[in-house]
Order: sequence, then C-alpha cells, then structure tokens
Amino acid sequence: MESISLSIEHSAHTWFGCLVDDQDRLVASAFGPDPRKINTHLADYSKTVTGVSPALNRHSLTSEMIRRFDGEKPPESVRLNKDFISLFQRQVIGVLDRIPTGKVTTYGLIAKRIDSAPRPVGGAVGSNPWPIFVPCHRVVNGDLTIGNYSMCGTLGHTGTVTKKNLLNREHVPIQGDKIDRIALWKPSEKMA
DNA sequence: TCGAATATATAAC
DNA sequence: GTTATATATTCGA
Repeated sequence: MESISLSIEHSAHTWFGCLVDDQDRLVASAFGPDPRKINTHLADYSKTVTGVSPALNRHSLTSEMIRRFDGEKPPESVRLNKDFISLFQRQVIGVLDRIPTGKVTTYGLIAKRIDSAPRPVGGAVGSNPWPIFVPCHRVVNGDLTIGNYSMCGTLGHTGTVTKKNLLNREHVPIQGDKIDRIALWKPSEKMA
C-alpha cells in the first residue's frame, strides 16, 4: 500500500471521516460529533492494518457518505478495500449489504444464514469498518429492540440513540423501543 | 432475570 | 503454538 488518505468534513452537527487507499477504495469510515475522535480513530486504524499513517486529503467519498447519511439513494456502488478483514467478516458483510433500506434483520438470523452463531455475528457486525456505507445499523436484537451500536470503537447509550436515529431516517417503523416486525427482513436468499 | 451455550477474534502464556 | 478471555447474542429454566 503506497499511501492512505484521511478525509474529514461535517454536515450539521455531525462529522464524517473516510480512509481511502491510493486506488480510491474505502478502507474505513467513521462518524460522530467529535472530529478529533474521528481523526484519531481512523488514523490509528490505518496504522494498525496498513502500517501507514494517513495524510489529510479531501476525498469525494466523504461527501458521498454524507449523502447516504441523509438518506439519499446511492448513485453508484462504492469500492471497498476488504484486504484487512477476515473471511468470516466478509460473509457477514455480504449479508449486511443486502438488507433493504427501511428494513432490519437480527444477529440470530444472519447466524443461521451463514451457519454460525449469534455472538460471533455480533462481533463481526460490531467491527464493521464501513459504517453508513455498509448498513450495520440495520442489525437489531432478536426481540426487535434496537440493540447496541459502537462509534469509533466505543460502545454505549449514545450509540444506541444514534442507531435509532439512523433507522428513523430510513423510515423503519418503531414503536417505543421496539421495531415493528413488519420491517423484519430475513436473509434467506443465496448470496450473489 | 440469570446462566449456559455458541463460534470467532484477540490477548496471554 | 496453545490456551484463556472477550464479544454490538440467544434461549431456556
């Protein structure tokens, strides 16, 4: 890997960051209220997996990320650099990619689909390097409560609130703290 | 509500 | 290399 770019910009009160390789492939993304945290999180990740510290460079993928956050349809598919995730994670990501907008699925259902177990699926979803681009926020608990969401590697209540906001933006029907089961999508079809 | 069971990943030896 | 520990879970008692 020759060089890695780190691009950060904000929309409203939220900051968005993209880690991009020299072939314009997305290595990782992050978002949240604190640009400092985004920066260190992505820079650390880059150093860990590629050995290279990223250089600050504006990249169009960041604007693309904001558009997706705002619920616009993706104009084109984004190329992901999957060199740094395990085979198992690729299987899970493959399912996440196919969850339709406005729908959700569960850790358990994904596990069944790929012949695994709910806990490791949670681990894989939780370590998704491409939030927003890969819709890991559409995976909820088996009882259809919102469940956990980690931001820049940290888990907590604010993450769950953010996850609920993302689902609201996609018009997922939520009653109280539970998702309407009409919005449940089952990953039964074969992977493409 | 609480504990066991389950399969990956990562940290410790 | 091999063994413990930690997970964005789930199910049953």
